[in-house]
Amino acid sequence: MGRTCGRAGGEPAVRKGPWTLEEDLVLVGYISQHGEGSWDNLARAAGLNRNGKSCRLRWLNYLRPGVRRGSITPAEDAAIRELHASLGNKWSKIAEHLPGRTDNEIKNYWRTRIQRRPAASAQQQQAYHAPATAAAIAASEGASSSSSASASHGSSAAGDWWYVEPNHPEQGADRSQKSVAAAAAGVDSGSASSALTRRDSSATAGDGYMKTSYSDRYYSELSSVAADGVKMVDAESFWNVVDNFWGTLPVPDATF
DNA sequence: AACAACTCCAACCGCTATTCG
DNA sequence: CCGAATAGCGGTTGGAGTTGT
Repeated sequence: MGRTCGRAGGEPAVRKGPWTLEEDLVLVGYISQHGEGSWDNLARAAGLNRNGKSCRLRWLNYLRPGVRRGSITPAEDAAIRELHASLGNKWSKIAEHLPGRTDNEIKNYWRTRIQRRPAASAQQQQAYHAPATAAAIAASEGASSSSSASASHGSSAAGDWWYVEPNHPEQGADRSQKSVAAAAAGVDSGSASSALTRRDSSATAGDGYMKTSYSDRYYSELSSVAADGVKMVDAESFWNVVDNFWGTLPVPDATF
């Protein structure tokens, strides 16, 4: 698949678009062994038919250990508002105050949730007094500790790369993401999408979620990666594959 | 059930800032 | 100091998924 790169003669066009699981693994594997370095060189050396920018973006926003996936919590929402009021559209600066969140994620959140629907979000904000600092956010979320996925990744502290946590109940049904539930119901990857439409009462929100836009694709690609033919995997199976992969790598030099 | 409209977000694009020779 | 290369940032978009009719 995307790794047809760097062949002599007839240099293929640089790949664009969504990253595949294989590309992710190649990138993670390479960085774990060699560190980040120059992105253009890294892309070439890793054998990824991607430009350096694309690799950097993918790593920083999604693959880098510690990246936090899942819904923005009310505490984070309040912090974003407060920080945006003082910093403006300095997304990277705002992101510095929100551990594990990326500028891209915050930017998207601001544009789609706050800017577009200020009233609703303002109401939500009222229920949570703005902590506005990383420490305050951590404190406010502390006990319930929804920030780390149940499927954590040991020493790499990779967080929940592809899984969106179900556990921000205070936010209500933010979005109907629900594939792990379907996995539990025995739905395979091929039919997952249609089986998970809104009116499928057997797969309603509220239990295990996964980001839907990626879940099916990853599941299907994962099925070709997993030795035992896992298809529609649950979180545990998914992490088994990832952990096995990490287990094949040497201890990284880079400071993750 | 089918379709249209809407929502969300991953990824790209273009520009600026920084680093390096 | 200058120019090229690289990294970083913010804006924008395409497409998948969700919701409403």
